[in-house]
Amino acid sequence: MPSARTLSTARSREAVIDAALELFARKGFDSTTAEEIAAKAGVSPRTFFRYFETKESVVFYRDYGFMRSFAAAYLEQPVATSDFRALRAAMVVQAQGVAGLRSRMETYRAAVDSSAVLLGHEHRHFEDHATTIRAAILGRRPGVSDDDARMLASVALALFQRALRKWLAGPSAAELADHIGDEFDRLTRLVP
Amino acid sequence: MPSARTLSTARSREAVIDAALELFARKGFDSTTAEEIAAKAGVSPRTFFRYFETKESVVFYRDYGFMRSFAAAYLEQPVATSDFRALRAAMVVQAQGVAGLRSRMETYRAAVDSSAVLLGHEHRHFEDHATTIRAAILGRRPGVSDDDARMLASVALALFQRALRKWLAGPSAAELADHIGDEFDRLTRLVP
DNA sequence: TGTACATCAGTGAACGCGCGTTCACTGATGTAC
DNA sequence: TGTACATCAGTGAACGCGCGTTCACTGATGTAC
Repeated sequence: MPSARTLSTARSREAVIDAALELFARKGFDSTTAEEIAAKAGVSPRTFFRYFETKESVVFYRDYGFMRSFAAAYLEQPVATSDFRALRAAMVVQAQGVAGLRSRMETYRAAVDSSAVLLGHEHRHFEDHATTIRAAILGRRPGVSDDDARMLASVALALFQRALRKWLAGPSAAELADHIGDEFDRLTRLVP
Repeated sequence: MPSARTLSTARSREAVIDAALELFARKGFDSTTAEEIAAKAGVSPRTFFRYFETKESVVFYRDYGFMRSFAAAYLEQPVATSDFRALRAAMVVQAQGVAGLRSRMETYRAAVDSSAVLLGHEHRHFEDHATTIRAAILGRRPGVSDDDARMLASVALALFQRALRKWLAGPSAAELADHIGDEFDRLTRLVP
């Protein structure tokens, strides 16, 4: 049972994150100061750095537990399915969880794209995600070589990322799941 | 015929680039100040910012004309070859040009990897490169859809990048061209 | 070849700016009894 | 339920630091004649 103190802190922190992402998306990360964010969120400038170590870290504070649920979905795929097809299926399943966050994703995407330093951080997070996916691949079929698992993980993440961008750029009626399936299928068609 | 003035400037600029990359690779981008770079290169701190607009830009000043020569090599591939195989072949050809720069590439790689902001800039440059490769793909076979060309370009670049990293991490006797071929072949094997 | 002037690379010093830290304090929430 | 004390979130003020800019100058290289 979280105390009133804890709840208030959490609400305040959320307000800071929302303010920061909105400003980053609209004005760009580099043109937004910590002071502006604090003002918009209704806290003192000093408080911003109590909540977050750096200006960057506020962007990546929310997690959504995406990777954890991805691993679970992946391990449910029938063993007879190839790694690539299993990745495709699990990614399509993940689309359900993301579909409701479109507006939030748009803001996040615009914020990150506005700054090289944020792109770099996201890139590093991808490395972590790739490592998680690699572990899931090896968990489902221990026979896969480490190199192969790493490549599959990177490719699957890249395809998901491409699909996400297309979804955000396109009409809101379109389904993320369709974009994901399309990306995987397109690669299959193009590779040989 | 470049004047003595121009030559001296160019030599001085090269000294700054070498000093900067070495320091970034060894101490990390964020822990290296413009003042240190200037001191190591034997120029005044003020001069650093005469040569380069920002501390970041010094890392990406050298170009090597990689993309231009890639497009040329790509367009020489027989039309009967699939896009993917043509990309593979052209990337392998490019390996020749890069192989002699191993030591320089190691320093560059370590420098960029040391900092989120540099990773982000590199990421943006990749977008530009992907656009160039996409144009080459469409130039060789106008029938390819734009989406397909973009995906192929991204995938080829990613595979090249993976191969480059493996080459730099492995024994110096190994050939970059072999790594590149291996990456493309591995993807072919893993996709279906 | 030599002189007079123009140009321009390089520099020093001082400054603005925003991130992130340090120190000292206040006032609200939580706990002990 | 009420009082006394402890804890801790939030804040203000001042500061250090490094990037990048502005202004004013020097001295070397280049050009005109």
